[in-house]
Amino acid sequence: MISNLEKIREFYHILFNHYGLQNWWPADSKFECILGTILTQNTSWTNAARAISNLKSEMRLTADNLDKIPLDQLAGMIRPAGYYNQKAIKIKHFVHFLNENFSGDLDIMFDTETAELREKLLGIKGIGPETADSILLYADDRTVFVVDKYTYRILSRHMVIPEDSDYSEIQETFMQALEEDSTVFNEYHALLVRLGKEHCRKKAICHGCPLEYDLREKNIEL
DNA sequence: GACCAGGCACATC
DNA sequence: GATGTGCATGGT
Repeated sequence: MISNLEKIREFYHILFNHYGLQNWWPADSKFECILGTILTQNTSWTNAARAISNLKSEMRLTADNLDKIPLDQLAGMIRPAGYYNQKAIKIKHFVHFLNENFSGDLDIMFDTETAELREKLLGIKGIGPETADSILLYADDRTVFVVDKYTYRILSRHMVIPEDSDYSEIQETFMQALEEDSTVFNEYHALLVRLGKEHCRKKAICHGCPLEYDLREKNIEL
């Protein structure tokens, strides 16, 4: 019987060996990455990517351009991402935040210490814990572990975390288990999403899940 | 046609 | 503080 923290380390190696590098986040710039974190909220990446593609075909992705574009026009362009009216407002909120606090300059924003910046991001309407942490990790390589629905579902189904764990509890568990390495945090979250899509959907039983298979092979008790 | 996707804010009890 | 609901397109 191995400890939960050891299981978390073991899972990473199994997933990495099984799926290989995921190379997140697919974006040409930090700004694009941040827009992606908002657009993919509760939405498949392919739909979020369509919205980004629409934006990029109409304008250069800058805080200034997104500040100036009318709200309804912005909403129209990001339509494929779903929740487009809400997401257009969220993007406006982020852009105003960036302009007001950091002169519209991401380099200045990312000059802020991690915990302080996280709090500031969480103060923006439309940016919750997962989006804030995704921005910190995927746009600026901060060692912040991103937790999402798949993380919860996979780890609770494998009985690594209690059913009633909340976001910060899960995050702390991962950060205790792992070395502070943003490359690992980046890959691990991406690997969990990959596994989740293929083997840990909401209702589907995890048939053929590489975690279970490999752990049984290794005689590690789940 | 039902179910789901790389969440979040807000109302109500 | 827990629980429920609206937001919305597009793939399976």
